[in-house]
Amino acid sequence: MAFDATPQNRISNECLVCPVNQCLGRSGGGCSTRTGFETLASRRAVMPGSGALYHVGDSLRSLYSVRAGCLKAYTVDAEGNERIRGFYLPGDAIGLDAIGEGRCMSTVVAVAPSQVCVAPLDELKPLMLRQPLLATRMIEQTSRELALALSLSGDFTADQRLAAFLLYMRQRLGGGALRLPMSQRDIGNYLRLATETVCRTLKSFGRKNWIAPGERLIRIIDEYALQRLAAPVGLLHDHTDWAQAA
Amino acid sequence: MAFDATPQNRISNECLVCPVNQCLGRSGGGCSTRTGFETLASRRAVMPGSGALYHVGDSLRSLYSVRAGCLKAYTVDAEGNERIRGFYLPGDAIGLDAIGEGRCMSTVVAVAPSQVCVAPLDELKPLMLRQPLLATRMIEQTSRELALALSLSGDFTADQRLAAFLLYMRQRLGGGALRLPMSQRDIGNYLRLATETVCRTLKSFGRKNWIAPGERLIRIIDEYALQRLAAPVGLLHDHTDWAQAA
DNA sequence: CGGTTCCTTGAGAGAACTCAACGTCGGTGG
DNA sequence: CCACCGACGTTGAGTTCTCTCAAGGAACCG
Repeated sequence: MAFDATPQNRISNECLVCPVNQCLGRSGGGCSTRTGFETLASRRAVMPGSGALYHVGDSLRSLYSVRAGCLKAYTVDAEGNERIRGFYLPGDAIGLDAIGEGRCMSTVVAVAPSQVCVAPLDELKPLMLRQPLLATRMIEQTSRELALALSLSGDFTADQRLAAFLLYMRQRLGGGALRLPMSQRDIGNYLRLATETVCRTLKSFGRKNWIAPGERLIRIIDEYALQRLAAPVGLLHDHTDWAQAA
Repeated sequence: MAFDATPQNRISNECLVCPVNQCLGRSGGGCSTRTGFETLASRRAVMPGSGALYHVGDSLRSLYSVRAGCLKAYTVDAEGNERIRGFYLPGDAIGLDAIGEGRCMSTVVAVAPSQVCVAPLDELKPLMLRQPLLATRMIEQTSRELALALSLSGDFTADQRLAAFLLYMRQRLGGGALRLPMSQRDIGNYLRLATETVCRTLKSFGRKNWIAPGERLIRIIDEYALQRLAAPVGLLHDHTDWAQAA
């Protein structure tokens, strides 16, 4: 359902070497320690517009681990307004916020061609009992997601939020030019800013020569200026290598 | 340090029957299942003004579980502004957002005479390996905290935020009249509202006869009105009994 | 080409903030 | 006992940041 193998619905399925560093199945840089996650996770391609990974209110059946692409989690309130609760990038686990209630707190769809690992809870739970390392990894992931949500939940100016967002995305997506997977509308919705405000703010960054904006391809010129602006948000405390935590 | 046994620094230490339902050491209503948490957790009284449970940047040494009272977690940005990231009520676990980084993301102090269980990580980690139920419980707690943070992070009006907050606190603190443990200043800071706005909004609720305000003792009269207002926040989806999740 | 989605730019409106002052309460000490 | 102090709550007036509304341009796709 919703995941028919349309012609385009195939991304490199033959990625035997996991490109994701902080995947639940990986201990970090190397393959040294296994959590057992990889023994049960199957892979699935998710395309924008081809349906949701799950819907708000669904009972949680599986956890997902992003290998490639970008997905967004959102809810729709009574007035029909979409509220983006987060983006998932390679290495992120999807569904962690549903474990507490046992029910999905949001609808998750792809905003870019993506690939996720699917781990059914039925199999995941018994595995957790045998593989405590997996549980540890999941707690860490949830903890990080929590810290992120708390950081962005402050009342900051549009400048601050956007600067923090850009820096965060650059850190997550790697060096060089920053290619944003999501639309400005999505960014604004996520950061609680009007689309127009996102646009204006990006322009203003460009005018100050802090970034070189192409529509979705952004080159960060004055990283220090952005960092100074984003400091109060406290998103990137230090460049801790997450892989080593445990 | 900071926790000298001042005369007033003693709360009922002899609570053999844990008053907390969702404590990490408890499975829920009864004592049926043990996680082993209670075997290692010592108890500690924390008073407002008597120092912090831990400070932002500290390396995480222990997790805490609130038995009584109320604590707040906050950070201070470069300009010296306090930013409250959350309140901890009986049943909440403290320190979960630090597990990912291994470093405390906030400073935690009591806002009311409180009592917490202290579980050193040194002992908690090995225990988790032997007691997978404890790991599950921790993931659930973190997951719930995450869902809460995400709910309140939306851009809602002062009315909506405050209504949602009141209802949430009432649910957590139990029926009858609502005795808020924290100041309006703290509430405003937490909800990203100016103190004045909190005050004015509460007054307006009173004028509409939705609540009967005494300074910190609030009686909720028209709960439905508040719920209608707070609905978009999506804080209280349903009255799920958390105790049964697993 | 039409249609759609996304981005851009401008002008006006509104919700919440800031600043400033005052009242109240509970301690503390002369 | 009363004066003083600090923390907290209350109330008013002006300001500002961001949103809303409106419209147009650019890119993409069937």
